[in-house]
Amino acid sequence: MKAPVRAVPAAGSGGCSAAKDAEELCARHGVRLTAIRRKIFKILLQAGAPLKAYDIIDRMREDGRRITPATMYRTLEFLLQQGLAHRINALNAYVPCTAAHDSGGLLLFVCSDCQKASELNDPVLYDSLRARLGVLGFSLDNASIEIQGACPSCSAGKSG
Amino acid sequence: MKAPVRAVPAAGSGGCSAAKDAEELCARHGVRLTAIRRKIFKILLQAGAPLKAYDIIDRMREDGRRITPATMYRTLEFLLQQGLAHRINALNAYVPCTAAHDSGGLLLFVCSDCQKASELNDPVLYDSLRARLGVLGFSLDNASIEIQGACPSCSAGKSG
DNA sequence: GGTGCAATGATATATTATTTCATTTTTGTC
DNA sequence: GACAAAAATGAAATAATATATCATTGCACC
Repeated sequence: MKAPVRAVPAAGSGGCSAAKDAEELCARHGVRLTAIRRKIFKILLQAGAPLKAYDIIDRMREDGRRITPATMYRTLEFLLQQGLAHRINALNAYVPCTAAHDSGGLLLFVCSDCQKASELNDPVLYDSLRARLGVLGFSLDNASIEIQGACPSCSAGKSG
Repeated sequence: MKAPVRAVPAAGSGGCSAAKDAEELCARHGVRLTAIRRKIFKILLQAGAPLKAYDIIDRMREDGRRITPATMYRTLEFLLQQGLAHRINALNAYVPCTAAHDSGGLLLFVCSDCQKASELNDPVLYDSLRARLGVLGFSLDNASIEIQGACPSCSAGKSG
């Protein structure tokens, strides 16, 4: 089985290929990855955990770049639309996208213990879900799924 | 197959057994279903759609009962804890609980079209989800799952 | 009917997010 | 390069959602 799970985001991965991928993706989409957008995406990548909008604003300021909430939310909206980031509804927080979504849709696992998010890219899981939901009449196209529970680390700490 | 899906909440179901059940449940739990709590629960039942906290405050006022946000959120917290209501993170809204959760956990389907929520109580779905997540190392005990997609009505309107 | 605790009231404030209009920056054209 | 158009950002105000704190009321039990 290929590894279907990648922590979101990988801590300290700021210099990794994701940044480069973002450049390419924006080029393909014909949209601009401006300095602010690039910086916010990088902050998300380096954070190692979901970040709240105003936390990102703080980190920007620490980095010498002062932006208003409006700009922050506009930028997050941009990143969401380009598929470069995801919003975690359970936390009002944001993570960079790290998966390819082969499986057809977004599946985010949020740990109730450590509050970290994992983006699952697991066709087996997604397909079985879609199949069963289909039986019940629900359709899952472009859907997003958010699951709260215990991540592998926290799960191990508790039961094993 | 027994009907695994119940709309949350059933429109106009204010006088149904849910209210009575709530009384019994609170008695069992040794907690008080006060006038305010009863009324808010009833408003949720009658709404026919997820309600936001401040919307409930408005409906209370229309009914001649003026409460503050603090009381509203305290009451919602109470209803959530007793399992009488659920919070929909995607909408910042609340629905009454209408399922028994035989399946072991909460699974809410939120329609991206009509914004209505359906509480799915489907062991097949839940078990397959839990099984596959277990393989990946994630644990689902007491978990909540929130899925966004198209509900049967809206799904039919679009594709069929 | 008094004591103690749970529930609510009241007030303030924190947190999250959007609206509106002005200004700056970038892009495309000449 | 100069210009116009479009996109992005700045700035200010405010809306929407949620919590903290302390006072008061109401209910349960003795």
